Amino acid sequence: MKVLTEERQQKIIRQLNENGIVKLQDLVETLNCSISTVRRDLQELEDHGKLVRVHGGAKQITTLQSEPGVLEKSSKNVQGKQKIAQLAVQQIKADEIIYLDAGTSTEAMIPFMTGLDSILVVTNGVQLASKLADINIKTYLVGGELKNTTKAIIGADVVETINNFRFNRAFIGVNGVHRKFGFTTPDPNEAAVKRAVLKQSELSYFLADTSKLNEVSFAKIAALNAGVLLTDEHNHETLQQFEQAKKVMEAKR
Amino acid sequence: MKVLTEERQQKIIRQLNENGIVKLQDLVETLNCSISTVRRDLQELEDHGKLVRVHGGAKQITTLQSEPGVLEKSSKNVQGKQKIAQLAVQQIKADEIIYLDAGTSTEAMIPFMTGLDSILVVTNGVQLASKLADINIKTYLVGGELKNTTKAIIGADVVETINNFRFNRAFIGVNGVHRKFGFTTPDPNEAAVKRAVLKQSELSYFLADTSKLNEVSFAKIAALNAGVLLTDEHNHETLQQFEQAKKVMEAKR
DNA sequence: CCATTTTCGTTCAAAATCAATCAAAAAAGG
DNA sequence: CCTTTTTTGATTGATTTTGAACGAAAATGG
Repeated sequence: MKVLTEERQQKIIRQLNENGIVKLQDLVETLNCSISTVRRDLQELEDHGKLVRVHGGAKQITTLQSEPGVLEKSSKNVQGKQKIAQLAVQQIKADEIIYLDAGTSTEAMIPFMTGLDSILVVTNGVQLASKLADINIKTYLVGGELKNTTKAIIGADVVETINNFRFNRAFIGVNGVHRKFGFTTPDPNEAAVKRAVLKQSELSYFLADTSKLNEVSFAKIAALNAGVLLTDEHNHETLQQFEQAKKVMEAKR
Repeated sequence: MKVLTEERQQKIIRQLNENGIVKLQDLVETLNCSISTVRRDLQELEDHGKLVRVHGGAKQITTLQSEPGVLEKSSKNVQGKQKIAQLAVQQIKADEIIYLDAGTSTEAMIPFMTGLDSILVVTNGVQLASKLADINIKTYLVGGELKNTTKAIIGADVVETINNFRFNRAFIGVNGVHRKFGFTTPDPNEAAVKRAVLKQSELSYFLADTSKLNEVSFAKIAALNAGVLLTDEHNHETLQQFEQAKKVMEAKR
């Protein structure tokens, strides 16, 4: 036997990752073996969930980790979240130290961050830290007690840790944005963490999709002028209202 | 000719690290020995968890998380890991403060920990923290830089944090257990963390399946008498050797 | 719609590889 | 030097892998 089963199958997977799809006949030539053997390899790889067989070849399995597919459909403003995330990542420059708040809005930023070199990201989100490490970004996870519902680390320890840091930019998710009540979130402890971050960051961004606009949650994080609001560009009137409110506040100051 | 055996096996490992896969026939030519000898070497290396044998040769052991389903089949000492994990969890009493080292051995403990009420678990493993939170165990994740290969948090910050804590029991995974060299692990930074934990814990357990026995990795954590060795109960002679070694050490002291 | 072509799944025999065993060679230890 | 243990290479039958053949199923093209 000239080539090992394992070796052939690795080649198939490699070819699949490049093109997304492979033809059976091409594989026969590339791998230098009979069509039966290729068939068997594809079968086996499919059984192991490594690919999906189609007529005449096979295609990549598009699972994108876990099942956000189901989640994406149920939550309606995913597109908005994606746009906001992309917008947010565009703000980041090389060599900067970034804080990423735990939450789905900030988590959406990570796929756009691949290749952003020589930045350091500090976060209190366990999921986020894991994903960041996956795309080879230098990641610092703050320590403390783990909140099991949101997989975020919160508490006094976190505030203390953050007070020892200094960030170039901070990206913070919020549940409510209101002209009068400012930025709000349900959990007071989380609000405290977010406030600590604000204090230590040169520039802060608040991520909120349109569903959060004009909403008020329980715990106040900060007033509107504490940072830049990132949102999808609908509701121009509302945004202008916010801008006006900010100007008024700054005039008062 | 014991030296030659080792030499051959080192060559096999080296060739494996270059190509990711080796063919039996190629090895016969490279190593200038019979096919039977190569077979025996591969068998031995597989028993020690250095590679995975496939038809016609052998492939590198791929740690990349993939599905544990595939891994479970190829790696045979999963049962051992499970037994060790169960044994370890049985040690834990109510109201205790536990440290769980990052790693697969300790991660295996988590499923057995459901229902263990009013304990606090401190860990430097991101995956572990996430799973612990899932089963509603109070979890504290130490902060610091994330190592992207093992998803463990390591470095000076971790040592400093741990020095402020006190544990009732600590469970530590090791890569090598040796009569003379004690407990060892590949990464010196991880070794430093493990040492710090040892210092702060009333009682420490080292988790090692049989494949780790009589092995020596790079960085030393501690001598054999630093804690209790948990392993599956095969290799009685080896275990007795370890016990004897410990007694000798304590006599000397 | 049907006819043609391509691809698929199954079966089978040949070839390659494997695990187990055994005796010779080499090494170790007195 | 001789005995014991370890390592090695060869042999055997069992297992796995491979390529080819053939009817069934699916795509293609009028």
